Amino acid sequence: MDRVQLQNDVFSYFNRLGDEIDWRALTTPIEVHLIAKTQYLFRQGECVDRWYFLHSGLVRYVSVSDEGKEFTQTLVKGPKIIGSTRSMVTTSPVLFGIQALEDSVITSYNWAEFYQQMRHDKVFLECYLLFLETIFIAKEERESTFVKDSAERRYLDFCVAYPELKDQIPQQYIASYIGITPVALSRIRQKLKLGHRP
Amino acid sequence: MDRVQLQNDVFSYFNRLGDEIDWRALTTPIEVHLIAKTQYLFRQGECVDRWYFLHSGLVRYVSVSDEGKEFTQTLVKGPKIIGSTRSMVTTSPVLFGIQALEDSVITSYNWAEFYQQMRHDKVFLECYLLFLETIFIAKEERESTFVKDSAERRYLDFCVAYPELKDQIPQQYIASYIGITPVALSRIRQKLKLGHRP
DNA sequence: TTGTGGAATTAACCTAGGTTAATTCCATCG
DNA sequence: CGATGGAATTAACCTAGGTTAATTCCACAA
Repeated sequence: MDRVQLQNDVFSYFNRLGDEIDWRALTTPIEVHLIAKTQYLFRQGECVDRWYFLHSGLVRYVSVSDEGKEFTQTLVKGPKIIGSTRSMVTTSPVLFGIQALEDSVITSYNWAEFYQQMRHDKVFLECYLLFLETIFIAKEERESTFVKDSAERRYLDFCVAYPELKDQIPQQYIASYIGITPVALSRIRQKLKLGHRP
Repeated sequence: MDRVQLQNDVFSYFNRLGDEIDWRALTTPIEVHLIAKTQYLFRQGECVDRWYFLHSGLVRYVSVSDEGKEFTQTLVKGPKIIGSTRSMVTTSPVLFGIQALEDSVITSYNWAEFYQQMRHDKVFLECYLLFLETIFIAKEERESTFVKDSAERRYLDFCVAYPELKDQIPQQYIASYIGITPVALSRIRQKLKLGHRP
């Protein structure tokens, strides 16, 4: 795995968001993580001070309630920025773990150093701002579906939004992503199947 | 209402987030909105290209589903930044309206001009970034309560998080904020009351 | 003082989704 | 090939919260 190549992947992903960023200030070493399917990048409760980039593969953000129930907050397919803004910024334990659903190539920087070195670059700040806006907007839209829509509606929306994941990941993760149990999802699928017969 | 004073309120709120921002580039005129209790600053579906600041008062973000059901996304007490990042950034219709629950003093700038004039200021960008991180983190935490916690738990949490609002705003808005009907909230309160009798 | 209208409560009933557990399906391994 | 174990399905039952509607409570206006 070529470290320099990976670093360039990160740069070009960022640059795609806007003008060219001047990366010369960045000297913090990049670290490479190869995470096999079902393995965790980090787990809920850890203090994560690194900034991650998923080059290839697929991960889910999973949080577990006190009663031991799993909830999939997000599904992310590379190449994308991943990790917990919250934990980095507030230096508090992450509210979710990140688990690979496919073998994944991930790199990371120490967030404090990364940010310290790049915060002087206006273009970088603008890009990062754009990124934050994007993930915020996604959360905002997702929030409303939980309150307004039925589980069936959420499942149908999921199938439209992630047609390729629909058959690629275990159904239980889809259920957990739309906030219901696998049993309930199975019931919904059954109902939909019947509905399609004329 | 002194326009210059209000503008200074906005500046000092922002400056409090970090280093001193150089506001000299900002020439876009500020606009003042006096919104009476129950009135709307803007309604769901409008295209909002302005950046708002709530100086004093209390507002709720309310979105209405296709079936006409109201849901209160957020409650904000001034002084705070309010409005829809999503609508400004994507120039799409807002997903919620903003309604005053108390008489409120609000000012605004044209977002495109505001951002155009301030994006060259690194300190401003950093502060805005901090703001985005903050609201994102809040959304992230709120998301998990909807999936993991019962309505009763959410109500109790609300009472702890907003002790002053608990008796200040109509109960139906609290219900709508925690994602249930007023009837269900009343039932929960009843149950809690009984529980407190020894 | 008495209306009047919106907010909250209460009760009766209904439904989506949770829970538990048995059953069936596969994919993988020996 | 058959055995094994996790994933999905199905069925039976339960519960939190929704729905509707009647009732009570108040704040405020006349």
